Amino acid sequence: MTEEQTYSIAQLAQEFDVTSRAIRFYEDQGLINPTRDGQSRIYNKADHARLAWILKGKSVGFSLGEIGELLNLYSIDDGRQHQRLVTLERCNERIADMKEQKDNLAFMIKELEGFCKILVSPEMDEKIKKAAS
Amino acid sequence: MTEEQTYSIAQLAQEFDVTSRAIRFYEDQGLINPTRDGQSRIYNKADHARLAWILKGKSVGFSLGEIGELLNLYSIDDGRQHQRLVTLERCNERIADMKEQKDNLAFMIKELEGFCKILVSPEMDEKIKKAAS
DNA sequence: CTTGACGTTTACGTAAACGTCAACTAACAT
DNA sequence: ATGTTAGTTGACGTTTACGTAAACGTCAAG
Repeated sequence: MTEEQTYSIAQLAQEFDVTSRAIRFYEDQGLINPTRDGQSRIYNKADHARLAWILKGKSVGFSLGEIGELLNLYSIDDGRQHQRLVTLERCNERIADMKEQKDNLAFMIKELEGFCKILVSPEMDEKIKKAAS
Repeated sequence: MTEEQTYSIAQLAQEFDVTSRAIRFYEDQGLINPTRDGQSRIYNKADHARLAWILKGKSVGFSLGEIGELLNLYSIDDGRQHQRLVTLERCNERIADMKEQKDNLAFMIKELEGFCKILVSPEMDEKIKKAAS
């Protein structure tokens, strides 16, 4: 009944549009740890979600090392208060970075959208160049 | 009167928190082209703005090559219609990418903020684990 | 039974984006 | 004149994130 869905490396590769090589590389880096059927890797739903997470992390500029750290952060259960505070601080730094990056993205999107407008109506462009009427 | 402000490489490096080496590298790649006073590079306001643009581009994931292309796109004045459409298409692709990236950023920010909350109030965490009361 | 599709490991290669010398010049300060 | 402080140009080194090729196992289809 509880036959959880599993995936081959090629399935994941196709779904997420990365190479098998990349997925194995993430494993080398300790980011993911599928079970094995003999020699072949078998990924379950959790692995699937984990890979999705990794790729999102990458897309927003985290290095694989940082992603590894973040994934580890989720599993601090030692309860040490100091460690907790250090982690909190680093998280907040990351969040600040990402918010700044979001602003930069917004800026860039505006830039390109503005440029597109010029591309679409070049006549306007020339007029604007002479007088902003 | 029209004494435009200029900058040395070190000034720019400090202001933007990059190394002089990096700035020279951008020049090698054709992204920026300061004038010279003898051997030394002199950057004007336009160069300053250009560098800012480059760094924002980088921060949102463009490669230096892509940034070069984008900067070039701004100076297509040949008026060829086909070229214009190609450019438009590529711009729109980029914009779509960036919007997706913005979503990913929002997701990640939420993730980390959620995690921070757990870090701040660990008691809550345990309670939640048992029953979401 | 061999061909093909898919998987594996090991090992070396590579592109991007700089870092890091080394060796030099030119301008100043002492 | 001499040391310190910027700046310069190569040239080579480094890290990250995979690509790529070699050499092989496994299983289903023809």
